[in-house]
Amino acid sequence: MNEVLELTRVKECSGEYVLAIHDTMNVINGKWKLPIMGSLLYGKKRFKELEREIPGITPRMLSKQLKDLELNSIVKRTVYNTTPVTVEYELTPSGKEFRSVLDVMVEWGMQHRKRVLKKIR
Amino acid sequence: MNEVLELTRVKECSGEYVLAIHDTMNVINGKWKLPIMGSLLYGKKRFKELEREIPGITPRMLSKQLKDLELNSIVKRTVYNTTPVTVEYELTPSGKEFRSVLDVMVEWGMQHRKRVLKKIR
DNA sequence: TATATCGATATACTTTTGTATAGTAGTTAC
DNA sequence: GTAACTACTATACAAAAGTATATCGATATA
Repeated sequence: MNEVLELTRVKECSGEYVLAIHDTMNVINGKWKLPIMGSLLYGKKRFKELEREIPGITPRMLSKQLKDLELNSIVKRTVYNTTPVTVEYELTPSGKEFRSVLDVMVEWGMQHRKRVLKKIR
Repeated sequence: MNEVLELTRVKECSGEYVLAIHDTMNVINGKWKLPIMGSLLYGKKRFKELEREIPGITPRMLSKQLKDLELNSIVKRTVYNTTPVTVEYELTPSGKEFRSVLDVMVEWGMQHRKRVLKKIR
């Protein structure tokens, strides 16, 4: 096989990978995105519900991060014209699928913890 | 089944999960840890090699992040008493295992990108 | 009339993270 | 002797992220 072509393919491939990882990082960066997504995994939530469920978050941060998540198509915001307005946040299909990432993060985190504790004892 | 006990178990469980995710986040936070780990996936590297391979990183950041990764048992630092000293960095078993997290991050990132593009077109 | 709720936004501030630039001690090559 | 390489460290600064606190208009409740 042509080695130059092969190298090009590898480079393109790793380029795509880097992009994909970058996208994923963008979704989870900062202190509050994962707690918000974690809370929304259990169903739709309103602003104040999220504020109450996520200890320590300020409305400013909640608002900011929700906007960010909406921009990245992770969260869908729906406004109902009740009085006063009701606003509901829910995960998009992409947001729900993110669970698979969380799952391996949990698995790796627990394995890592085990390995580190083994060495210390 | 006792509902109170069940609730306790669920809470403990989700507590462990949150801890594990927190640990995982600690490994990848900041701008440079993933590029460093990515570079080390292909084998041991010396300080200057990493500096050359990771575009834009300053020696200060490289040094800092390597120390962080070493503290978290992701990277192992070995000093050889040659003249001048040679220092080699490599991934620990935990560090190598982190590939599984990267893999789903890549997969999710690519799927997410597809879903988003579909909507725009 | 007073107070509380909802879904935020405004302003000011602190902390964390990252950048820019220079310098160190020891060694090797020209 | 001077320039370059290795593996860093020091200092100063800029930018990003997060916190604290107050406020908004509209409505519902006591």
